[in-house]
Order: sequence, then structure tokens, then C-alpha cells
Amino acid sequence: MISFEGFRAIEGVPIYLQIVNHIKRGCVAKTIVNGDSLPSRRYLSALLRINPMTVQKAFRLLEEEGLISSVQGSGSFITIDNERIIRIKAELLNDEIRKMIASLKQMGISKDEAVELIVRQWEENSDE
Amino acid sequence: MISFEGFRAIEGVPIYLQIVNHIKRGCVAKTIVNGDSLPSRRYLSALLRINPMTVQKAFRLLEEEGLISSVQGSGSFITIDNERIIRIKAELLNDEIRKMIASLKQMGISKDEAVELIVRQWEENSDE
DNA sequence: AAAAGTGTATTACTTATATAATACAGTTGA
DNA sequence: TCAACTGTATTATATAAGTAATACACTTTT
Repeated sequence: MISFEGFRAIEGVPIYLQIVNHIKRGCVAKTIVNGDSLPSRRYLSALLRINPMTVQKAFRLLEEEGLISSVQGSGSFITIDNERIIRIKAELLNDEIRKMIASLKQMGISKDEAVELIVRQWEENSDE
Repeated sequence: MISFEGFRAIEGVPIYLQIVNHIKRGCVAKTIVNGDSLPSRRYLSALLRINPMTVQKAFRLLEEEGLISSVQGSGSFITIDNERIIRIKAELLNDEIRKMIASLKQMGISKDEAVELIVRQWEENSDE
């Protein structure tokens, strides 16, 4: 069963998208693998204290992308292969880093400054 | 007059927030300084091809934060001091880097991998 | 003075996000 | 069998984001 232990909602980002990203990032990190079962919509909505329909929206998107498969009465499970994971990894990494670099450049930060700040902050947020 | 030449709308982020951030980041980068005048709401809305009320919302937020001052009939201009800029810089940098690190950690990326990816991508997006 | 520019305010509409309450259909397991 | 779980569907409501049209007050410029 896929875990949502470390899941922390971020304000300003739609929760259904955060659920989608949680799954995608887990696949990239190999903490989620093909065949893994997902918690039920009702269970997850109770765990995250959100509406079942919000979970349903996230699961529907994942199903439309072909990352999960759902069976009425039974449940949902991961359906993904390595080739797909590699593409998702590249896509997520590129988006995330590109946005941050664009932002820091707009702030007049140099490459070396950026690396310095990132290295310093990498350890700091270990426990939060 | 503050320039919006390099302004590129990012999908998924409210435009009024992007305008607010454009001003804040410009202040941090010192490309925008105290006393600079802003384009009028109507002019900027035409330039960015968005509704004047969307620009108004961004300007209202900036005014509520005390970063700009508006005079009816005349225009709007930047009102900010160095102490404020330092605080905004720390705030923006921290938020941006923290979010990226959190995301990359969820993807199982190591610190060294992250630095490598960022350094490589830093030059690549110079001309986009 | 008057036109043309400024900021500001109001109302209405569309879409997205999230919640809420039900209902129905299929599977599992005691 | 049947209760308890699954996924799925519908309808309604609330808030935020963004667009749209219009109006008014003020300042600048001619």
C-alpha cells in the first residue's frame, strides 16, 4: 500500500495536484513501484482530511495519464514502466529547476550564489 | 519607467501574482529602485494583453504591502528602502529554494545530483 | 477650458478549486 | 448470503481567479 505519511499540503497549490505529484515523485524515487496498490478514495480523504471528491479528481487525472488503473469494487494500483518513469523524471526535474533558475535570475542571483544557497539549505530542511 | 520587456506569463500561476513578483524581484536585483514610476494600469494591461482589473489587483496588493504608492490622476511609483529589500530578498530566496529542494528530495535526488543538474541548466536557459 | 491621460469603484460573468450530501454498482470477506 | 468495503456519478454550494464593460474622480497637457 502506497504511503502518504510524509504528505504535507502546501498552500497555494491545488491539493489534487499535490496528490498527483506525490505519486509521480514516488515513482521517480522508486519508493512507489509498478503494481503497488493505492489507498481507497474514502480512506485517503479521511487521512488527509479533505473531501473524497478531491481525491477522486487526483485519481481520475492519474488514470487519464495511464499511471494508475482502477477497478470498481476492488481498488486502484500503479501501472507504469521504466521508460515512462524516465520521461516523467526528466519532465518534473526540468520544470522544477527551470522555474527556480528563472526566478533567481530575475533576482540578480549568480550561479555560484545559487549553488551556495542551495547547498547550505539542503541539510537544513532535513527534519521539517 | 519600469520595464516589463522580459515578462513572460507562466501557466498555472495567477498573473496578478506574477506581476507582484516581477516588481519584487526587480527590486531585489536593483533593476527597479525607489522612486521608479510604473506604467499605467491601462497601458500595462494592453501590453500584457490582460484585463485592466487584473493589473489593478496586482497594484493594489503591492500598495497594501507598501511597495508602491499611487496617486489618482497621476500614476504609481516605487516606495521601498534597502532594509525592506533585504527582507524581501531573504523571503523570496528561501521560499523558492525550499520548495525546489523539497520537490527534488521527494524524487530521491541527492544534493550532488541537484547541484550538477542546476549548474548544467543554468547556462542553457540564458536565451529563452 | 478641454481633452487625454491617470487611479478607483461597481457589477456581472466564467472557470477552477474544494466541499458536501447522496446514490448506485461492483468486489471482497466473514 | 450479506455486510462492508471498493469505484463512480450527480447535484449543490462557496470561494478565488480572471475577464468584461462601464462609470467616476483626479491630474496633466495642450
